[in-house]
Amino acid sequence: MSGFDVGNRLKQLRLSRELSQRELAKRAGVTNSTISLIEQNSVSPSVSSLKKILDAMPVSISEFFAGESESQEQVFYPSSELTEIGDGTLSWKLVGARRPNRSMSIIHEHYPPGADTGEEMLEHEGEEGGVVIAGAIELQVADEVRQLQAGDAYYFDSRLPHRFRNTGDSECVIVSANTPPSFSDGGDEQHHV
Amino acid sequence: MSGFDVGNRLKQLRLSRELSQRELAKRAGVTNSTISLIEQNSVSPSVSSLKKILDAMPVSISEFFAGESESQEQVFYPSSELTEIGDGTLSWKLVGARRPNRSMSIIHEHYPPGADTGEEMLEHEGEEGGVVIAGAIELQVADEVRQLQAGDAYYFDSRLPHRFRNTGDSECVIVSANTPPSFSDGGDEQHHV
DNA sequence: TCATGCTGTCAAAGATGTTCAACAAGGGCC
DNA sequence: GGCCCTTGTTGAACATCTTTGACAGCATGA
Repeated sequence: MSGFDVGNRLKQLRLSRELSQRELAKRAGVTNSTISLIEQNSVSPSVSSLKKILDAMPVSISEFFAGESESQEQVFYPSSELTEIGDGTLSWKLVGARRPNRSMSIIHEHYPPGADTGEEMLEHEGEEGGVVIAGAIELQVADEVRQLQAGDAYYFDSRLPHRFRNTGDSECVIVSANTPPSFSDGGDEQHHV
Repeated sequence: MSGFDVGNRLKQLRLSRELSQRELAKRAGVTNSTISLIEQNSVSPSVSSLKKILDAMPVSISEFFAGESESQEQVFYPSSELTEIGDGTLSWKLVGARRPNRSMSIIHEHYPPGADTGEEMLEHEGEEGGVVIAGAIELQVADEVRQLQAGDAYYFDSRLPHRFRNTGDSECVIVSANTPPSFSDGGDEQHHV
């Protein structure tokens, strides 16, 4: 039901750090029994306990739950197999779109002169970052606006309102990554960026 | 102590979906009281309860714990402010290195002819993907080897053994992303890729 | 062989999380 | 006003998680 094996995941992380249950327990401020029971999946730990334990390794909770699913996935993507999402002007090529199990989406973005993600600022869950490869782009995040050239980069919390705009007169190329993936679900085509 | 406000995070997600405590509880198979108490941080829910609740929205647990920390972070990175990690031959420019709170690291990689991540295959936690910008690279993942050209891309589970090698005679440029970040901690300089 | 120190497991007692059922506050409507 | 429906909160009972303290297994070394 849970779909995620908390016990084995914890054990694997603990062993990879060569810690005993008692040693980890001591660092985490819990008892060895707690760790034993959790590793056997005899109990479902409280978030606070789990956090204490992970902090002692240290492993972030989100890291702990990353890899929430497993399967044979495509690894290599010839440019012809990238999934293109365009709205007439700008073009986004997704590396392995519609794969909900991934923790990131990677996008090869092409903004022709004048391209703009829109006056209404984008806001959504997650984080995103990227590197400008060619041309230049005007990026606004919250109330800060900057002009980024080839070689420059950015990284921000996607909950901050943001907007991309090519105000120059040559195409701008960016490679970006988002987590969690914005375009992974086959359903709606919301223009998260 | 916890450093992460489970209650408010849950409330925020619930409200953004315009669900009442009772409605969410019903879908999740728990009671409204549970949700009320969690949102007030009166209790630290068990992982199983939290998972039931998140599944009902739906939100993955890793998504839930993604912005695990908040603070004013640098957004814009002029190329001069990228952190370069090199070993003489290959060069990796990190976008905002040493920021443990991030869920991804983004790297502008330059492989001169002959550059190689080494005969001993790389293996580590997480996922990684990228796009080849210029030149060509030989990428091996598990027992599959491919030659990727400019415009091609890749994505794989970093636990699979992997190796990058520039077998051509021109520099290869890649923009890649990793999650969780491989180079975020100020401590050791392990060559995760 | 016996002692020592480590490992992981487990039963019972104690602490914490969850449910049930009741309650007050607010809005809409007659 | 009165009624009805919704909302979120809370006390007491119940279920679950955590600790305490013990145990067996397996090394190392006297």
